[in-house]
Amino acid sequence: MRYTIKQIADLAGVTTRTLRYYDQIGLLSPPQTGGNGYRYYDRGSLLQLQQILFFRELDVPLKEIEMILSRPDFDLRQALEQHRQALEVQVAKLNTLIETVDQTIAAIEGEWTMNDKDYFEGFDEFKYDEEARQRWGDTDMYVQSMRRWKRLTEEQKEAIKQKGGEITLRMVGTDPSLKPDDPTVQTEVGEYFAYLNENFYTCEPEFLRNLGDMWVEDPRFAVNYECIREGGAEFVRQAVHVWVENQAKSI
Amino acid sequence: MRYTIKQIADLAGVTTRTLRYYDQIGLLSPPQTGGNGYRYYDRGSLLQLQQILFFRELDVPLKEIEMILSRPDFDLRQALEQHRQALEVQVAKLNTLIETVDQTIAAIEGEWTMNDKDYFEGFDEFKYDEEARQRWGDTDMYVQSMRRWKRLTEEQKEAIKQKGGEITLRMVGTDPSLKPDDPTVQTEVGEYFAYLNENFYTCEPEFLRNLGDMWVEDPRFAVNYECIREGGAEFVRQAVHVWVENQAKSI
DNA sequence: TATAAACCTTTACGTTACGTCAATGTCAAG
DNA sequence: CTTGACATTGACGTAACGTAAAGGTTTATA
Repeated sequence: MRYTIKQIADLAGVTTRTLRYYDQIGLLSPPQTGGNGYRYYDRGSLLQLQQILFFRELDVPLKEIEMILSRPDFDLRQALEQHRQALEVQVAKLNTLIETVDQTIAAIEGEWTMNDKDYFEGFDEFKYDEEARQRWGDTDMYVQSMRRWKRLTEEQKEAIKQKGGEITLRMVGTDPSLKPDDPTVQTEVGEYFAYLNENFYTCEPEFLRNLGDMWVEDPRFAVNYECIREGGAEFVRQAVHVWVENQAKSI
Repeated sequence: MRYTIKQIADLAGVTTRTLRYYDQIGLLSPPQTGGNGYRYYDRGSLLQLQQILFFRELDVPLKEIEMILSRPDFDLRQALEQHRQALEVQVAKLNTLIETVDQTIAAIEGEWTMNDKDYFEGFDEFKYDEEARQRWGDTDMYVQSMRRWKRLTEEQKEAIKQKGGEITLRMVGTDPSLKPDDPTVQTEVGEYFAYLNENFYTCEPEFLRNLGDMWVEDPRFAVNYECIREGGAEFVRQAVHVWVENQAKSI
C-alpha cells in the first residue's frame, strides 16, 4: 500500500509541511518518490513517524530524536529516564519561579502598607469566600500574612506601619556621607529583616535581596526611598546586597 | 552620570547585544546618543533595564514586558498573579508528561518480561541501595511493580508471563477474519487490561491506549505481535482503541 | 605623539520547528 | 475539458539574542 503525503499526514495528525520538513532534515524520508517528484510513503513510514511523534510529545528536540532513532543500540528506557530527569529539573525551576512570584506578591502587599494608608481600609469587611480567594490568590504565605494582619487592632497596625517607616528612615539614613556597607546601615538592614519576619511573613535572607532589587526596579516602591533621599532606593539596594552577602558568609 | 553600553551591560549582567536589541525593538532606548553614534545611558536606564530583567526572569516575553511597562495603569500584582497561573499550568503539563514517561517506563519493563526471558535473571541479587535506585529511578509505580515482582517465586513469575502470552495470543487471534471490534477480541483486551492491573501496576484505561500505540510504534514491541500474525501490532492497536472508546462511553 | 588595546557602530546570518503564502505542476472526476 | 483537490519547490517569518565581519572612536601607554 502506497500513501501520499496528505494521507500519512492525516493518519498521523500532522501537516504536510511537517513531513516535508522531516524529509528536508533527513529525519524521515519517503521510501520512494515518483517521477513527478511526489513523495510516496508506506506503512513503515507511518510507524517511524509515530515513533518520532512519540518523542516529540515528550519535548525531545528533533536532532536528538534523529540521534536516538538512528542508533541501533538505542536504549529506550534509559532515554526515557534521562528525559524524565530533565523534566523534573524544569518542574523544579518552575516551582522556584512560582515561589518567587508568591513572595513578590506578598512583598508588594507588605510594602504598600507603608505607602498607601488606605490600602487596608476595606480589609475588615473582607470575607474569605470563594470570590475573594480567587481575587486575592490563595498562596499560603500571603493568606497567612493577611490573617495575622487582620487580627490586629487599628492601633497595632498603625504602630507596625510606623515602626517600618522608622527603620526604613534609619536604614536610608540622613547622613549622606554614610556608605551602604557602614555598620550603622547594616544594623538597620538586619532590623528591617527581623521586622519583616515578625510582622508579615517568614523569609530567607536571600529573599531580602530580591525584595531590595524590586524596591529599586518598581518606581512605586522606589519613590518611598527617593522621598527620603535622592538615590535612596539604589542605596538601600546596595546595603541589602551587602547584608545578604555577609549573612551568607557567616553561615 | 553617563554610562556607555558596556558599563550598563556589566552592571545589569547582560551583553551589549541585548541592549542593542532592546533598543532596536524599542523596549529600552538610550536617553541620548553622541555624534559618534554611541549610545549613552543614565541611571534611570539602569532602573528600567532591571525592571525589564525582573519580568524576563519570570519568562514573560519581551512584547508583553513592553506592554506592561508602557501602560501607566499597569497593575503589577495582577500581572504577577496572572503569570503565576500560567506557570502552574506549565507545571501541570510537565507533571502529566512525567507521569506518562513513568508509565511508559513501567510498561516497557512489563512487556519485556514476555519477550526477554533473561531480563529478570539478575533481579534477585538486586539490592535497593543508593546506586541501584539511581540507576533504576525511583518512580513509585515502577518501584512498587518491581517490589511485587520480586516477592514472587520463579514458578509464579513463569505463570504470569505465560498468562500474559496466552491472553495476547487470544487477543491477536489466529482467525484472520476477526475484526478489531469483534466482541471476542474486545473481551480479550479487557482481560489483558485486568492482567496488567493485577500483575504489574494499576493504570487508567486511557493509559492502555498509549500502551497500544507504543506497541506499534516501537519495533521491539511490535515484533511480539507481528510474530503471531502479520499486521498483528496494528490489529492490537485498533482493538485497544475501540476498547478504550467503549470504556469511556460506558462511564 | 604614535600606536595599540579596548570599545563602539551597523549589517547580517544562524538558531527551532515549522506556518504561511506564492507560483506552478499533476491527478481524478464529472 | 474543465475544475478542484492535491503535489512540488522556494522563500520569508517567528523569539531573543549569539556570533562574526568590517570598520570607526576613545583611551592608555610607551
